[in-house]
Amino acid sequence: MDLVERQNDVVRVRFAPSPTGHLHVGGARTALYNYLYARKNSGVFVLRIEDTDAARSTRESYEGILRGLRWLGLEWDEGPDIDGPYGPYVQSARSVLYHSEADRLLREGKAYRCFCAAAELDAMRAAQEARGEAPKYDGRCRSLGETEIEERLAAGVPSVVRFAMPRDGETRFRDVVRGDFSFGNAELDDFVLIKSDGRPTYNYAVVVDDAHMRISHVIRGDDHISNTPRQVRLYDALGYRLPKFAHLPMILGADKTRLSKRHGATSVDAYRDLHYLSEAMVNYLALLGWSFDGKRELFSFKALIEAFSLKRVSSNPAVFDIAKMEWINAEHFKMLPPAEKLELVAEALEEEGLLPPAFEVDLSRPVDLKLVAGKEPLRIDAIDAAKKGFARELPRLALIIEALGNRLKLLRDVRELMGYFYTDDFARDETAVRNHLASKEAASRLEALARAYEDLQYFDRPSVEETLRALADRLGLQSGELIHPCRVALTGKTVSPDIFWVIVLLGKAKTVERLRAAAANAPIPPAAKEG
RNA sequence: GGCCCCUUAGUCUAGUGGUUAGGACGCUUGGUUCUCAGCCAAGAAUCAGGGGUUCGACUCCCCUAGGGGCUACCA
Repeated sequence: MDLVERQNDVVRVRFAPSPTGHLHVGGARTALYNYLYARKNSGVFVLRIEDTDAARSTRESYEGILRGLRWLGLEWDEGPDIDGPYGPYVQSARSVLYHSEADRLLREGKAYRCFCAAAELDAMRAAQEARGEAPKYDGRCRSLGETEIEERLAAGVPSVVRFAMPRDGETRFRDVVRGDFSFGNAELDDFVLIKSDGRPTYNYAVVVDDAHMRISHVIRGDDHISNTPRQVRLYDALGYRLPKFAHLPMILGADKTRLSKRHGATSVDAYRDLHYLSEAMVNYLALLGWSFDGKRELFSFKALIEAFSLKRVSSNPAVFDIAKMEWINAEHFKMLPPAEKLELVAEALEEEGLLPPAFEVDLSRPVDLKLVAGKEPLRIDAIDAAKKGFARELPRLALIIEALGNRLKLLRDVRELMGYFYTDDFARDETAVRNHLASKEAASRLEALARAYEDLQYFDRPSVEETLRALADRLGLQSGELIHPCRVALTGKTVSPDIFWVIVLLGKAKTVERLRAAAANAPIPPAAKEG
């Protein structure tokens, strides 16, 4: 069969998941490429649910897949919940079509009824394998006589409809990303079209639906390459025009085997729950098998649509690399508008139970609001009404985020990175406590610092810094010798943002309280537990 | 077993007969600094192996190896 050019037609692509599990990254990547191709070419993106496997299809899976696609921003134009001219978009609702088309094939002698029982088929395959032959249906029911068929049907013998595959010749097709293919028809057997329960098989339903839904480009995983010749024969037998095919390379795990649960999180839901940005996930997924020019890697969703092309899809399988995805996520996070970042962080903190804060800090006078200068003004009032409960905290949170700067790359790290701003029950690094706080000197220095801060009238950054440096001077210390224990006392860690901002944002009362507490607990006996 | 696909650093990739084989993540080192992150600079690391074709192969052909897929009344 020849490739039929259809360049005058509208681009119509589809993502056709079977609702038998969560939306995994491979499926999401396939959906994404379809979506990008459609948007790039002013086409239509169709979502079709392939639920012909009654035993494995579930409602939860169906809903989860839709949720995942929406989260990623892959909105479909026609689908189970958005009617279009070629619906319905759920296969279980299209059985009349599958049967009428099968009847047509039966009438034309391009398909036939097969009454072979499962046991008979098993025996046949076993015999073939014993003889060293490739196991495939031998077509024994193909020559059944008219009356014999009628008799068995009347007797209620279960049957399936099989495709009458040409015995010789070859089937060719062209793939947009891999070029030309040619399969010998002798390799293909008379596969089942309609199962004995009346449902269509995948290879059959996919062709009938793609044709009837006017799909112009079939973009899917390359695990379907071997199925394609069967489908091409079906298109031919049914008299449909052939769509263009584009087979995408598989996504593998670190050990180069097909990505699966044992490689860690494989569902889109899992990454959403881990607080990855959907736009970052989309960006990373796009790069798994496609490249723009080998140089540019950071794309907004919009830029991706503009840049995407099937021509630049790679043909080799890609290993899913979480480290690279985290980098992309960090880059996207950096570029987020402040107000959006504020909202996302607030959400994450809320989920962690850190908002509203366990203690309040009065920043009305002492804080230099110029800290956030240079950016567009934060429209805190625009933030979700649900967060009004801690609206008072939002200005301080904005400053904390600003102080954290690039240290905050992943939303899931909020507790680790800013927990001490919100609760006294923050994690203490035992080693740090031992190294920086467990000594008489540390105790007296921290007590001195606490006293100095207590007397400070304006608790703003310049005063706070000047006070500490002056004290270090007076004690004959490098300022670092005061800063390090101070940092551990206030945050429980040896790493934090600029210490003076930490002090200011913690507020005078909290700072003094923690410095005193640290001084009182030091020196800690060697075997002591953390605070 | 049969048929099919894939093979550039640890990973994602650029490359389309003549390049010092480019970029990115990660990694290492140095600089900035109160730590870390960031930023800046530098660095290590790649054409699976073997045959051809050619004046010349990462690029073309063949074989081998490795990985993957299909071979269901799963999709």
